[in-house]
Amino acid sequence: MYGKLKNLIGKILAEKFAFDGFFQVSPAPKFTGCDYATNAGRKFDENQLQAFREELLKTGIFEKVKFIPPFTNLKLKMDFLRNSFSEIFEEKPKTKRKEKILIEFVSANPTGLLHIGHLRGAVIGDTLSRILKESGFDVIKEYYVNDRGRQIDLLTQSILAIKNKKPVPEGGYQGKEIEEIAEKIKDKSGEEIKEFAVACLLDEIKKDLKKIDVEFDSFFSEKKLYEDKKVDEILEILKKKNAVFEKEGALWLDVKEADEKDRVLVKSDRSATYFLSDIAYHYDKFKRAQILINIWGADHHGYVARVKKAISILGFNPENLKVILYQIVRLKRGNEVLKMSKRDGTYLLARDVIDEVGRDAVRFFLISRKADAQFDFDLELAKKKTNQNPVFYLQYAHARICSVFEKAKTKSEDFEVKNLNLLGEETRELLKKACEFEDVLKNCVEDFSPHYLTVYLSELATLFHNFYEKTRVITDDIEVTSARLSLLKGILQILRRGLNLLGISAPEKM
RNA sequence: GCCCCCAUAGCUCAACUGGAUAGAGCACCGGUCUUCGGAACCGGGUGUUAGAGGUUCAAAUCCUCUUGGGGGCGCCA
Repeated sequence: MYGKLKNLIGKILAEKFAFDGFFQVSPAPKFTGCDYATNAGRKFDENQLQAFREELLKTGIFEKVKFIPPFTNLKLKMDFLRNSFSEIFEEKPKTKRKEKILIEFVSANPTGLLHIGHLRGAVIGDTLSRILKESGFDVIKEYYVNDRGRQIDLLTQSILAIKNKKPVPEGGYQGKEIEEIAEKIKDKSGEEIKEFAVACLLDEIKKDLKKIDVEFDSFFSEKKLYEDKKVDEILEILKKKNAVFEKEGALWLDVKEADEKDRVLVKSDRSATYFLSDIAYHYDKFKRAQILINIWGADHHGYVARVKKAISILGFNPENLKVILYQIVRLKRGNEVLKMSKRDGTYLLARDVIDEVGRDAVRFFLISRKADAQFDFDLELAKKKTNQNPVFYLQYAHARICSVFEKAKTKSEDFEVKNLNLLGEETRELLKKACEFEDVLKNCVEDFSPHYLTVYLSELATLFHNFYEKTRVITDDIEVTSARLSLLKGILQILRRGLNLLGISAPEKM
């Protein structure tokens, strides 16, 4: 709807007023008695305003055009609203976008099990992927596996120590999952243990992600990056760009102007840093896609500037790498903040949380806040099967509509949309909201912010419940009944699509 | 010490990206059931948008400083 109005107003401005600057279309506040507002005419004089008003009325879609400086408020004709609504039912061919997007998320080290923070990254990445796909992009979901290096060596040492009943090395790994691996390694050699352990842990990680319906198209191995000589290659390329210099026996990348200081690529012991292999990884990603999205925990923010700089040295536009940083999640039970200590055994794993509150609640709550805000996840609230819980509120709207169709002895899928012209003023707000679905998806894509969708669906559900309480759907009047069922069919369709994009179930009965 | 993110109603969060009188849910009080699902709906009030300046016709939003919370700054990953 916003897109539509913006196009229409933009056209009038360009054709009749030779104006092509920036303007907005926003919802009109209640007191105006209008639907939408635009600030497009804020610099017009009295004559221009009159002309603008006439041009707007000439389109035939506005019932009222009301000027309150600096806004022009617009009230839509019901006819236009009903027509816009009916487009929901049209099978539109998806507009194919030419850019391929590679979205990398979770990428937790295979040295242990996932925790709640990883889940936030997982849900943001997965939901965003779904929305991007729905919007016509070709999307690759990728998990970068750090299956080599110091942490993995430490993992191997920890496993051997546990097996030999010796103390785990400083900063090493322990826990039930590590003990289980130690029991299974028998007389495997060092390299075999590494591979085995990584495979086992990655398998556990995949199982957890599967529980909340997060699956990847590819798992990219850091080790393979080395084996395929991609790391050596990238060093040569960077050298050719004259961006590498030697100091104190190490090789450095000249990123000082973007980052705080220059960064080491190859240490004085000739081994590569994580930074170097990461550049190689991003180089590889850019060969496979035009737009990269990385979803990282906020503790990686210091890393963004240097990676972007490295990318631009390689000749790619750093703007085509979008890094979404998400802040930490605190777990609460009611008012009590859970202290997460591995030592006290109070540490809640991702799987514990999923098992306790369920997939739908985990996904909904973790996606319903913008990524860069810290977030308190209340396990008590997430578990509640009452109206306090927004997940159930949404699903209830869906189930309620299903039950109306059941009562009407028809199926929503088979129901033929008709008599929309019989929908009256009482459906205005609901129709409007329904017509804004595409705008919301567009906002999600433009901002890489999937959380708008949860806000929107909750609002849509509220308006539906509101309408439902006031207006009987199934009446003695067959014509009116079919009009209202048509309305419900549209709402149902949006709820389903929306819930599906969020990866939340849309139950027909609850 | 330097850098990044955050601060909105008692609580959890929105605010269409610089717009009008800052909105929802929860909590609290009261109401709505012979009718399609009461897991719902309706009504009631709450704000110095952490604070102080600045830019703008217009600031929760942009700039500067202060306070508080989180995080990052090694030839770590």
